[in-house]
Amino acid sequence: MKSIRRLPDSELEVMQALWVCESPASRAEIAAKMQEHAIRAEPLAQTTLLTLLTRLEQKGFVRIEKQGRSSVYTPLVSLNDYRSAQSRSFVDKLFGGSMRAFANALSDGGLTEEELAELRKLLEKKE
Amino acid sequence: MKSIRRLPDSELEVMQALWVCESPASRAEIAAKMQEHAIRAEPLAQTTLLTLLTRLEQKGFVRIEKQGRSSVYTPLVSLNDYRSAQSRSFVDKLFGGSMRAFANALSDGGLTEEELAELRKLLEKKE
DNA sequence: AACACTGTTCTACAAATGTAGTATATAGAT
DNA sequence: ATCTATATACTACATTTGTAGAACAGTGTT
Repeated sequence: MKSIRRLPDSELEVMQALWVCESPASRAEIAAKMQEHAIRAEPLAQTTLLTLLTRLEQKGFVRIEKQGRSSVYTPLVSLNDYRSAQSRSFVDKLFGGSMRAFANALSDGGLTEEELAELRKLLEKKE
Repeated sequence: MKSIRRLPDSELEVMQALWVCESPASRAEIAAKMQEHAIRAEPLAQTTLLTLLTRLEQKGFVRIEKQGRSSVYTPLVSLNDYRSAQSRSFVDKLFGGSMRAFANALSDGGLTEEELAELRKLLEKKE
């Protein structure tokens, strides 16, 4: 699992929307998904969204292809890969890789009792 | 568990060092811990460290007290609280609070098999 | 051919972050 | 009283992030 840079919040929000679109997606479709998932009160200006997509392209997270007058956008990093890589660097950065410290943080306030029980069950099932 | 803002990397590094110092700690002690844990190749300039400590004070993470000619620094947010709060917002932001997605990310590349087994065991023990 | 739409690219700018030099204050030495 | 070493505060500046207006281009319409 290669390491994947952490995206700033606003760029991550765009990726989250892109990940739940059919690929490739138009700017409008991405904007619609962002609305749908109501990630923020005020939606981004269209130009802001395009700016973020351009930055994501520069960072290698998105491919932009001209399609006549408009463009379509394809994620180059998958949701699962991003999640796994970020999980990895999260436990490394914040817990120095210590599973004990990580488990403590999760159970000691990080998650609710119910979430914790569910997580336990899910991890066990993976054996 | 109140939410605690995520610190930028460089400020977090300072907190990590401060957390393993006796409280209150001097700038020199903090610098020494940073060296010890060799968080980075080139150590920060002394003035940079002080700038970061000032920013941390403004954010409410550190108390600075004059002690004669120099100052001493005390963390106002504990390591455990920070870890728990960040874990919470991590699963919220990246997994929408879904334990299933979180468990998948951990087992599917986020952690090694050994780490995963250890984490399982630790979480079970908490029952 | 000129116009109105619609979608994109450029430019802009404030705030946050990463990093450090310069100025200032003070305790101790002479 | 002065000098020096040292510690902090102030200032500075490049880069990244958050956000969007202005300028520009292509398409369909009249």
